[in-house]
Amino acid sequence: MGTTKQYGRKADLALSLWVKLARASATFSRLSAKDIERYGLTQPQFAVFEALGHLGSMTTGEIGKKILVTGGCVTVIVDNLEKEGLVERTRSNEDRRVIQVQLTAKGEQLFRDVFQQHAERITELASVLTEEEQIQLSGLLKKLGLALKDIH
Amino acid sequence: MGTTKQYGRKADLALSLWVKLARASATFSRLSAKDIERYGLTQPQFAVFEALGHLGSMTTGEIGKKILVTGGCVTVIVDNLEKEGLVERTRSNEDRRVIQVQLTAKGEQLFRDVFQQHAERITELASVLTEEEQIQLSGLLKKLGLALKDIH
DNA sequence: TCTAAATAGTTTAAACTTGAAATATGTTCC
DNA sequence: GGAACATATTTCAAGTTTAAACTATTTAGA
Repeated sequence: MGTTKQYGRKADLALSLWVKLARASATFSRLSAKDIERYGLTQPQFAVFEALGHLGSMTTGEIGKKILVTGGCVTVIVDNLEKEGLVERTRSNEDRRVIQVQLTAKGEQLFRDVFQQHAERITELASVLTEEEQIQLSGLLKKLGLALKDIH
Repeated sequence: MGTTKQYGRKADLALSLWVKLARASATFSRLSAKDIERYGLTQPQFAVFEALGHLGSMTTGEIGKKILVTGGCVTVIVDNLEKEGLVERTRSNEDRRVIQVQLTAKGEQLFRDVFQQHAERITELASVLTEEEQIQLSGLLKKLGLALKDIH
């Protein structure tokens, strides 16, 4: 926050980075959510929907790890997508504790209809940076995300 | 999102950027929240607390713009901080619709005791990147955040 | 085998966030 | 001055998230 040296050079740099990360992410998120709304889905619903569309059937636990939310939350999101008829649960035969979640035919159809449009909007938003900048930013964010993942 | 070209080079780049931004931010946020918990505050409470500590008295509306939440949410957060005795509301004399929020003496005290520690933790987390990388990343995030801010 | 521990998923209560409606105050313009 | 509109904040209902408790199933060790 601010440009004055309050906590030492390193700390000021880190704090400023954290603020900018939170802001950029919140702003991007808000715009993405507004786009997703057009398809009648909330952002977390879309995240699950997209993961299933791209990666196919997943267990509840895998979904949680993929979109970084807790198990209880996955249950609610999948409940809501199930109510819309977009996904279905199947209990695994090998391990009857496990539930596989997958898109229904209707879900697959919507995914094909909708994701291309969403991708275009995201591309448009990202284009406020040059491709070179996007590549650089992607690389740095990947490094940051991976390094932090295992810290507790 | 995988590495295959599904939606064209530009779109794949943008989608991948978005995923990495969301992940890095969520992970950083989770770790920051865990640190903040030690001080008995939630993350949004801490965001308001910090803004007031660094910038002094602000109106409810200014706080919302600063930490990117809606007015209704600011009301609740300030309510909770007020219950803890950390902030107080004062109605403005120039414009009686306006409410100024500021740290109490107790709030100031806690801020001094606590923020240095939090800054150290954030610095530690950020140190998974070199200073050079932090500066680069900060610059790119700033550009992205500013450019997106005014898009609707 | 049988008990204990581990794992997968769901349920629940509490906290947070939003958007819309409501209240109070201020500003503009006739 | 007064009507219409704008602004600052709060209230409210609905949806999302989390952590902890709970159920069901599987695995490991005595």
